[in-house]
Amino acid sequence: MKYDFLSIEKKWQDKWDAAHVFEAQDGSEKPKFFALVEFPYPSGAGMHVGHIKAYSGLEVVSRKRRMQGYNVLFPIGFDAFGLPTENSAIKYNTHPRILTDRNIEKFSQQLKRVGFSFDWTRVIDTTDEDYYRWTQHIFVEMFNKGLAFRDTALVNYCPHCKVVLSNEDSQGGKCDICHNDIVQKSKDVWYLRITKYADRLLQGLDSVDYLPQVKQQQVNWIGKSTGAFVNFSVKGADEGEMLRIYTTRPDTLFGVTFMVIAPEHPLIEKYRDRITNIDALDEYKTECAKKTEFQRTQLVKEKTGVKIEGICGINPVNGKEIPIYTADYVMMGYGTGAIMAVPAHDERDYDFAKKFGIDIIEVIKGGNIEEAAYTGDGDMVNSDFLDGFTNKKDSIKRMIEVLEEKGIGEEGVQYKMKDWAFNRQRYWGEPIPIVHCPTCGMVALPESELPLRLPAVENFEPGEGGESPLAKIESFVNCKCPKCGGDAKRETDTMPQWAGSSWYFLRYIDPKNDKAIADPEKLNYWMPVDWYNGGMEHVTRHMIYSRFWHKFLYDMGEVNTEEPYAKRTAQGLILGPDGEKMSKSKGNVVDPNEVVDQYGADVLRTYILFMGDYGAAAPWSDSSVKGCKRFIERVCDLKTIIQGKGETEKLTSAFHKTIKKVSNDIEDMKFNTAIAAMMGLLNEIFEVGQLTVDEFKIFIRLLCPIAPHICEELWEEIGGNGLCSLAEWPSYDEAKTVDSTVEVAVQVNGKLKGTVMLALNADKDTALSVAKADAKVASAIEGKTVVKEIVIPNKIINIVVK
RNA sequence: GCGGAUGUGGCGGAAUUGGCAGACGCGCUGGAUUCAGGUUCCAGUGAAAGCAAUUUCAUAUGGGUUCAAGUCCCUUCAUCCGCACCA
Repeated sequence: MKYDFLSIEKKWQDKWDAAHVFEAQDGSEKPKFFALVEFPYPSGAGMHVGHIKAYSGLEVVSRKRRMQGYNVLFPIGFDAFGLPTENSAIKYNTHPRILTDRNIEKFSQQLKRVGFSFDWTRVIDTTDEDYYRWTQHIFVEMFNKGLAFRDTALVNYCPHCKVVLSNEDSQGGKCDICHNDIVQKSKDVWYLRITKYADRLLQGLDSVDYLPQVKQQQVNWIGKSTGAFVNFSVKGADEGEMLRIYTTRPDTLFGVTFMVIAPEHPLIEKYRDRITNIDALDEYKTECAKKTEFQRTQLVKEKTGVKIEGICGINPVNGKEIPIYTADYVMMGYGTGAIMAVPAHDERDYDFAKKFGIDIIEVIKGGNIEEAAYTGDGDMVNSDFLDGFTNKKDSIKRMIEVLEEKGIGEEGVQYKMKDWAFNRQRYWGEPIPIVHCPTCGMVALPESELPLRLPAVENFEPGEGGESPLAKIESFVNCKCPKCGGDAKRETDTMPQWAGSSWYFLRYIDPKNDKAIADPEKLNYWMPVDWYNGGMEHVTRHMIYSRFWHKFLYDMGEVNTEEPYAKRTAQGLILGPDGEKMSKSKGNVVDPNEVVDQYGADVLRTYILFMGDYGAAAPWSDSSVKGCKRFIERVCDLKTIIQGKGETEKLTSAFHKTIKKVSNDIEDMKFNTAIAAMMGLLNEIFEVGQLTVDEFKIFIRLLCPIAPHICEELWEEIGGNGLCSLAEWPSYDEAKTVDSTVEVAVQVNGKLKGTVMLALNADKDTALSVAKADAKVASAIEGKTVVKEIVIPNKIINIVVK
């Protein structure tokens, strides 16, 4: 049967809308289910099939949960601040507000066409001043608690985008937005002290149900290492001058033959008068500064460096004098910017020592230090009081005890994660609500002055020096200090794109509240997010940032849970038909609108979920879409064979099995096998050639979360009560999912010889005698001695003969 | 380099967690319907051999454990994704 999907789909979308079926109820007695998907950035290009896949997973789970009686909150919104819109604004000379509204409208239309069961009464837009008023509120709280601060630092600067980027946004020395090389620049920037929460962000992972790879990436990102700080006194420097280093292997202290400090290390500046080769050091530093991050981390890590003449370190455990080098393999940004080098047991130190002809002293046995650094475990040697220690845990512990006793070092922890560079010199972002007062310093705006609105500007281009377009608006910049009332100037930088998305899920709970982020009672009811699904690309940045904000809000008493997301899963990419990542330049992008035009939303939804493992990447295939279209059409054809003759035994058991499988598979996000099971059932029904109205209704309800429009239409035609989307989810009888007789495979010496039909749970003797009666089995064992007989009930029989 | 994952027909992918490999879908082959294309329906479809029943081989690679391995252990290779001189 052909069906007019375009009018059917529109009809039901309108009916759902009119009946408010997908609106979440506050304060309901029902169990709640808060399903969250990553809200889109409304780009000018419109939606992508990837968006549809990202939302389809929890869409199906949400629809099923509603049918199971849950009060479901499945919201959507728009993360609309950001550079692409601002760049379009410059290009087309149109205000980003206008572009954003236009794009949001477009996205909303597309989402509605696919029939997603979002609660459209709770839509949020991060660029709405009623929304960013609360983003600013959180920033002010952080500022007042000392978690937002300003510092001059070497920052990652993108000359193309003219913005400072966080470490996270400049991985591999490339700008995350335009992919051009970034440069290091000294600038005054805002930071959020996320490092203060590093340990809690790590520990919190124990209490949540995230995909293992999601957890692993976050653990790696936080990058906790434990070790020790050790203070080396410096000969030739002032009395009491200490060169402080961080090491994970303090127990190798007796193997130290040199030290290395980063080229930017302050020790060099401090003692430039006493260092006899300062010119060479200056030259080296300049050379290093010229290298891009990419060059500095090139695959071939040829070590470079310069020995510092005039000062040297003293090994605190044995008093030996050791040379100090500067080299760019040591970075100022990690640890103390200085290391003790143990070439015998560290590959980098080994390479450096070989190149510069420095001694190599073995302190851990097990390798051959003539040939390579030995980084494995082994007995300690040449190490005084550590000699004879056989285990690294013990030797580290002992050394730390000694260091602490003597006051020359202590146990310490380091994180790879750095504080979050939190400002951009751009227009289309949340203004940072801070005033610079000549007398009071930096002052946060009081709550009553929030929101601090973005002023109208003529020109969105950032200034040449990289300052924000807001800096040119005098009426915005000049203001009174909220504290002393004197003349002051506003901060002109804006927040990065990640700000608005760091707390958005909270706003869905109470999107119109003008007194608080959300009403505490409602927060209490809805939080935490029960299930969050999104892309792997957001696992380290967005998720860590938002967990950090949430923990801060928890500490402030503004939210009731320490972790925002109870469960996190991720969908895989949809690749182009050529198997490559979809991109405009490759011309392999599939437009969801075109698919809906041609096949309808139900077919699009079914295909996207049927493509393969939801968590894995899979290429788009136009011909496979047709297979799903056939499936939907064949479901419509079921109507023609409905009969009142009563149930057939074969189908009854098939239905119970399918209900069980579909119910479980949806919860496990195994949508492909859920659909396959329904296809299988459909085939069986056509083989039997008849089914009852009740069976048909079960089928329609099982399919409803996946292809809701056609199911509503069929439900109506068959005289179902109310809306199919609100009908009760079918239940199954476990006893009816198992057959009374089972087909059991019979093997002889592990080779399949045939199958026999046995009663369920038939005993071993019966099973064997039936098996041996099989002609093929009998001939295979004839004249041989039976060595062993294995019977796994309902599964397999294996007869071992000789 | 480190960490994680993946590897199954022509293709996308299944496999109740050690028990009949290839469910379901696409594609393909043959047939029916059709003026024809499309659609729909029926049958077939991992490879090789055979008229056949059947036999042999087959889950990247090589080995191992087991009555039994896609699944567990070890080796090698390939692809993808993170991180990357993190001391």
